[in-house]
Amino acid sequence: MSSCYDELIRRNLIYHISDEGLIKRLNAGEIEPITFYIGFDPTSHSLHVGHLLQIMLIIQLLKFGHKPIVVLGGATALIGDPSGRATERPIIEESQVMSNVEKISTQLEGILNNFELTTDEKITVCNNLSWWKDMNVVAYLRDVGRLATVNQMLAKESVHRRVSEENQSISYAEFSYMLLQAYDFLHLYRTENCTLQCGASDQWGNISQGLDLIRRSCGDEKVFGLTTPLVVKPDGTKFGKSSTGTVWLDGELTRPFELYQYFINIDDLSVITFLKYFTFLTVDEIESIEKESTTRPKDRIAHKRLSYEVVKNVHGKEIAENVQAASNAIFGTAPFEELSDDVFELLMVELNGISVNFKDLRAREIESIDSFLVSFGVVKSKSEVGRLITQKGLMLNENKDLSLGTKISEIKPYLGKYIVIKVGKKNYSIVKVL
RNA sequence: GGGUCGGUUCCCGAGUGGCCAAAGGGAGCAGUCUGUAAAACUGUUGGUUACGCCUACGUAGGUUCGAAUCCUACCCGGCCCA
Repeated sequence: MSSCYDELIRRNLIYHISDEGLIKRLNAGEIEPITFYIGFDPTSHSLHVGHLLQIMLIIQLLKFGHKPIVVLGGATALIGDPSGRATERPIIEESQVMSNVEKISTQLEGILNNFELTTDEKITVCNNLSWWKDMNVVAYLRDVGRLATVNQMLAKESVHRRVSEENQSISYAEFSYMLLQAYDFLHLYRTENCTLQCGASDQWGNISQGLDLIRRSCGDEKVFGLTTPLVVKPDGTKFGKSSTGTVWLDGELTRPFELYQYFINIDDLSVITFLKYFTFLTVDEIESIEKESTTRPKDRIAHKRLSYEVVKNVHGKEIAENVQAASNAIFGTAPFEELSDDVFELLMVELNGISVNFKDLRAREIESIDSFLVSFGVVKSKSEVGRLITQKGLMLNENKDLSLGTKISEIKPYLGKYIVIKVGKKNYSIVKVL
């Protein structure tokens, strides 16, 4: 097994570290574990795939014996991080932030449960509001404010742009953000002996501010920062955005099936990188998958594995297996008749399944497939149904031998109740016979 | 305001009394190929009770056995003149 640092390097999880001394510390996890923290801003009600990299980093470090603290920025989200933003953040209601904190911590717990951690491998989750709520302004200015210079704060990238460019400005609140985050680090250093802060590369400014603050306040040189690279896609599109919007880790906002589809459609150039980022396959395993993929690209081994692993990490093994089975049936060659009831029910959700009973269809005189498909909006017109049939573009439960008069009840349902309708190459609908 | 050219199906655009549900291209949809990619090739593209019938060529009328096509009025757009 490689050392912690080497492992992180091989997985390309490190963009920058504050000090070479960190390498030795990282590698000594078994003997002298580092307590480290990563913050998540509860600015929305769910984490998204972009946060997944940080979560993976937490688990990686944890596996090497280090001790993670996750800080939910219940206080800082009220202020707004100016990092990487050209304009002032919209203000979020306090009640909203609190509810976000609740949701995200539940979500994190759920995700962390999927990693089958041992009892020793504990992750502390806290809300920085717990130490900010009793902080008073005078104490803050004396304890924190005196130790930071405005000169240096103005030099930070995120602030500088907002101050120097015309028609731009930064509020005092956002300007102070970096000190709040710096103090978070200081507080955790004092109370938990936390000596490392990790974050995405855009957090560098905030992290280094924290290092400075601790050094000035406590004179300790043995505190560190580590940033992860920004996840990019070579085609220039933003990672974590699909055609329907942000790819969330909350299964209600982005269903596991969609999450699976997002990763399986990742471009070829990113797939190996992402396997390293987002799975716990060893680098050797990943390299052998890469080789196999190059020899047999059409099997899409790497993509399938990546998608499966991500869904498994986020939603658990059972859901991952069902989602994979559903995807293999719809997009691959796996036969529908072998699918389980659970998977069919999943498809009912994914494909906007239609529940019907034959009596009702008879009463409404829509028993023939053409009337049926049109009245449920699957196909626009009966003429089109006819066209599809002659072009062999319509398939009901693997049956293409249809005519306009074919009755839906003539199709033998899977498991006695499901009829899968395929229009063209990949437009599926599903009917459940009640 | 005067003149003039035009308004055609999802888009562009041909059609100037019947052979017109309307050429051609784009786009879409199918099929083959394929990797849930790209390209390529083939077919197809108003609706219907599938025979026929109905609805569609800016709008409303008219001529005609028959109108996208001719006539009248109107609406809209381009260009030219004032």
